[in-house]
Amino acid sequence: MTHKAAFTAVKTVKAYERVVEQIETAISKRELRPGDRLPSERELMLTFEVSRSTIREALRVLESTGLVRSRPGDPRGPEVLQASPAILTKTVSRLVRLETIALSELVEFRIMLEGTACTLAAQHRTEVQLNDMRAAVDAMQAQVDNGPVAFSRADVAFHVTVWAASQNQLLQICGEATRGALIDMVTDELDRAPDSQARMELSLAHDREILGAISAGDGARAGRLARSFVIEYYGDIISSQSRAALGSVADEAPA
Amino acid sequence: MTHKAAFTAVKTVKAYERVVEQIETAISKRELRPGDRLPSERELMLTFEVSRSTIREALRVLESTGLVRSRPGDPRGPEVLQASPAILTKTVSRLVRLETIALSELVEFRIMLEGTACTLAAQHRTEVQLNDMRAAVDAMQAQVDNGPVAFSRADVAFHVTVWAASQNQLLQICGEATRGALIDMVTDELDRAPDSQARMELSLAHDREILGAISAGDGARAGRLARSFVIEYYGDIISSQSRAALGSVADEAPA
DNA sequence: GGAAACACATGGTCAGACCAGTACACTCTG
DNA sequence: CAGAGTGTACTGGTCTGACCATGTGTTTCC
Repeated sequence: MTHKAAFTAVKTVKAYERVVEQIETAISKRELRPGDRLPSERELMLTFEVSRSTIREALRVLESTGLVRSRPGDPRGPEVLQASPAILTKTVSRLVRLETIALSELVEFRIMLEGTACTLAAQHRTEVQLNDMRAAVDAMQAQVDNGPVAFSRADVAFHVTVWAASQNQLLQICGEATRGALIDMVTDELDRAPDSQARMELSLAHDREILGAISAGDGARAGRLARSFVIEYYGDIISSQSRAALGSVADEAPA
Repeated sequence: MTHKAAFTAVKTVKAYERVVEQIETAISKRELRPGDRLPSERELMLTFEVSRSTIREALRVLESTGLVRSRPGDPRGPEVLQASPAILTKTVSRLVRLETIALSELVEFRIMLEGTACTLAAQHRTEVQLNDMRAAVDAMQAQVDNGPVAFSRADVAFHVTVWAASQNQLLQICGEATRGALIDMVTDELDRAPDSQARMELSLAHDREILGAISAGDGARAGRLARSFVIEYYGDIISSQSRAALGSVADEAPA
């Protein structure tokens, strides 16, 4: 060898992976947008010059990541989907179930999200959003007598409006994902609730308080309330240190 | 109809999905543990009574979720993998990239993450993690003269150790994802920095301060510092309301 | 003009085939 | 007997070609 050759490691990339990659980057480059249609499998196998099995395997992984959806019989081809936090929820749930992620981490994360969402909502909320929140709280009130499931559905609706008011999509996405995962993990807890009536009243009172702070534009107080309420629900899951640290952030007297 | 029949909606479930589901639940029930081997594709097609294409599509989605890995030629069959949060990182990053998220939202999100990470790190950090952080700060010091890129690499390393010390993988994952996205969006900002020397010194001082708070176990102060420093960097990107709300959470005197 | 029937391309599934690669047992050699 | 080399059987990756039920868009019929 007379000169240095800049050889680089070769890893055989499976055919279907390259197909996935190309379609994926096309989507992330916005060349394919939600609602667009991919060519049919038979066309794809011509443009990628691979067999239909390969195309199908690629479509299956794209489908499992929530990027596209295939429906039999549709002559328009596979549909490019809008990105959704649903897949995130599933992944997080699975990781928690497999104990790769501790439930306490999820709760800590949620405390953070909920607090920040309320803080930002207090600053960014519009008048109509404020009305939405009020309506949501009223709806909760109305569901108190219809059992815990109906109530918690209304409760969720309220929090969704809060997230929306935070004007931060990342917060919304992560909030959605962690909510789903938490429900997956502690859903049995919810059913047992013997004192469900009392719990519902308490939730309602909490949400009213938060709404008050948001309405008043007091972000710090809204965040503090939200954090402490989440801790009240899930506090026994996380360490006392975390509880203290996350709950009392706002209780620090600055000099 | 003489009696009420409890009919339920029928949705045709594709064959490969049922295969995925069965293997997935076997894994989450610990009937299959990391390191275990699945039967070969040809065996699976006998036990599930489907064709090999169907088995392969199922394996592809399991593979894309990081649950198993197939290697050609291995007579022991596909391997069940240890669940890893790495897949979550990919999902979150894609979501951040795909969604049209305003820079300001990203910055708000980052402020929240950085603050919480430091708060939790102050409570959860072990002695060796503390040493890691000290070493990382020293490394930053050493890189000051090597230009902004080397320095910022060291800076990142420090923050990674902080995330690790927070003992919260969700925080780490989101931190990683937002860092990548932020770099993509404001990379040019970093280069221009005319007063890079001064900025570096400032970063260093800030990180030292944070380290001090973490070392002292003062989570509230660590979080407050982290938030205000992120605001110092990116503050002009977000609204003054957000700045005030997120920065001063800890400055609220409680009664 | 509207409803019903149709044709066609689509995705879902199957069967069977070939190839390159790996693990493992089996040599052969010292 | 130990170790290096060989063989082989089975693996996963890919391809071809086929069949079916289904959804869409068109055509036909009233």
